Amino acid sequence: MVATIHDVARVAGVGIGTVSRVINNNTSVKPGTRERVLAAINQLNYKPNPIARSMISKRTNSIGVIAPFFTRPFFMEVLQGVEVATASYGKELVLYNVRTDEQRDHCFSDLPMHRKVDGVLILSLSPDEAVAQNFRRVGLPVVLVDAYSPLLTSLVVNNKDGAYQAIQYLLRAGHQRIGFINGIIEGNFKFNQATDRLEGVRCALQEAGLSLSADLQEETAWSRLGGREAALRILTSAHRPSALFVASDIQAVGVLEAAKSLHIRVPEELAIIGFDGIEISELLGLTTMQQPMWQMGEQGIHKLIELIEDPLHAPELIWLNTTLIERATTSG
Amino acid sequence: MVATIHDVARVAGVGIGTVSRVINNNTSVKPGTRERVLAAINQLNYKPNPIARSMISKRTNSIGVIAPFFTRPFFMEVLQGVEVATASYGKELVLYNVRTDEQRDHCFSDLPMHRKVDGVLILSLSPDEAVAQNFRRVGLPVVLVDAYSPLLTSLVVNNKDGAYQAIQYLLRAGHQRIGFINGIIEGNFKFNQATDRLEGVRCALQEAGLSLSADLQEETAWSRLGGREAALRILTSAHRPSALFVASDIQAVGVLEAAKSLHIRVPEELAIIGFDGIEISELLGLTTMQQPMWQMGEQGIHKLIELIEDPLHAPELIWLNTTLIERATTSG
DNA sequence: TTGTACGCGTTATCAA
DNA sequence: TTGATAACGCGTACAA
Repeated sequence: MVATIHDVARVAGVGIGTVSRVINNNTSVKPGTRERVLAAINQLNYKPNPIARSMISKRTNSIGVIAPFFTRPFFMEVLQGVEVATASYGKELVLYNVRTDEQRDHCFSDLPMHRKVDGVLILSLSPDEAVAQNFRRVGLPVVLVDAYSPLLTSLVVNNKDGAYQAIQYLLRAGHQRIGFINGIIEGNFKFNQATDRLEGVRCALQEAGLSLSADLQEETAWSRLGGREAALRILTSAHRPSALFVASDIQAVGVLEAAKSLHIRVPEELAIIGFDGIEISELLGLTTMQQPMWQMGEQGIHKLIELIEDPLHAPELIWLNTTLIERATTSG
Repeated sequence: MVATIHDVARVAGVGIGTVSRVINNNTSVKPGTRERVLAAINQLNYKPNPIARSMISKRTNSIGVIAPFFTRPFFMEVLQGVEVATASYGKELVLYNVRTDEQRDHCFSDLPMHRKVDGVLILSLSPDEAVAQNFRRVGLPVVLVDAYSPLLTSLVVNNKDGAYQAIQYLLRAGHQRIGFINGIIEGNFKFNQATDRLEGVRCALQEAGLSLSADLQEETAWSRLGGREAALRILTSAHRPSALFVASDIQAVGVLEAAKSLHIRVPEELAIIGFDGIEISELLGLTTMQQPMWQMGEQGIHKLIELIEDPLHAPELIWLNTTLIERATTSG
């Protein structure tokens, strides 16, 4: 069997209170007895039972990450930052992947009840007001990354500005006919990636005296297939664009495939800009609007730890910016 | 505050024992009282405290995954299978990423002590005999995936055969001068990916009356850069090969880059076969020896659950096979 | 400075 | 069928 605090106390010839004090190097313990206790701990290879500990302390020393489809490249890259930061605090990482609304609601309602985790990082999922309220009510620290709630600390990327900059770049390169492939607009939250990117596109075009005509615009699944199909429609229309801005790199990969199958040369006949900056974009030489994914994860955890230390801290709204990475699918 | 079993008992006018019986629908409880208890549970929105539960039951309802650099594409794809299977059993997933030998040893020695997880899945890391012995001694269920120990249930891929098949394929396509870029051989375990793949290569060449000369062989980092540098050396040698077999897709991506920079046409002047079958290989049209990654994760969890149900079950050795996926970097 | 006793929220045992 | 009570392993007042 594995040693308990009682065994240590017995071997060291002290009370369990003293052992506990040594472990948590709390208040003063006479050097001599401390030595004896330490020796006993070593001899028995004693490790405090974390379960029993959290029973008292209400701390689990682990943090939870809720993400939809965390296996998508975007989340994976955020997760890297999350993992490194979490490990740096010596905390464990519990993954909650949600693939359905039901799983999401389950997470949102059950997790706060009994602390299996000390705090939660939520990726790309904006809880509604009731849920956010509940998090605050029970005092569970929560940080939103790539999502927004007025009641919770949120790290958001300036999607509108990112899209705006991408279009401006294309305009400056002389493009007049610019298409836009967006992802599906889900939910009706204030912070919505697709809506914001669309707004940025509209804004930039409008400033240039242009507008986004229906035949140059598609809203499709956030996937390679979605991107390919949308691109096939746009690129086979009567008067095809000379440039496409695509709301995600994954979709942009599909666009590249479509262009190839239609024998449209990139970037000579078609410039392409993606969004996200996932690893694949580099391999394919895709020009993209890069999100600071690693930083989103890392900073999210830092904020979460702050919140765990000080649960009453007021929610913050933190904006992060995107950066255009010029590669082979645009000609500068 | 959040309700406890005592609150429920009080509201329902019964003892806590009865409430516990209702929760675990154990033995007979009179329908009438069961109703009352259920009503109280509902009214108070009571959920049993998982921490207190595992205090008694010694079960945490969560499983741990130990992986080196889990953000590498290979692990990510295994992790997808792991995640789905874990969720299907209603268990939580705790991630232990190890980047250093120190972290690995820490995991191996601490995790077994006090069950923060009911079982552990270890990816691509072969614990030595003492560690494996210790896992068994304390009765912690462990499954190895892409790793091997005679003392632990192991799911291993037939690396030797995979490499053998790849070379055979190239030989059948008429290649006489075949190069091999391997990954670094780490550790000195019985199951070693790099060693086994090298052996498969040697075996196939030998059967064809050929051998692997030094100028056609490189051992380099499991990375894009490693692959690129190795390829540059091999492809600029006096008598360059007409085909390259590469021990991982990641490295093969580097090989593609090298070929491009040297203006060597693929597959006309150089055939390339990778290993792994990660998503990028599909995007780049890379012919590769596909590992059943998803299945490795999924089946690993199934085996682990079996072991958790029956901890004394003898260790099994399960072989998985690879499949050649023909794409654009070979010409059939 | 140190030991004892109590409580954390459950499950399990044992009378009743 | 049910209720009281003893664990589970630890932290911590409180008393010594």
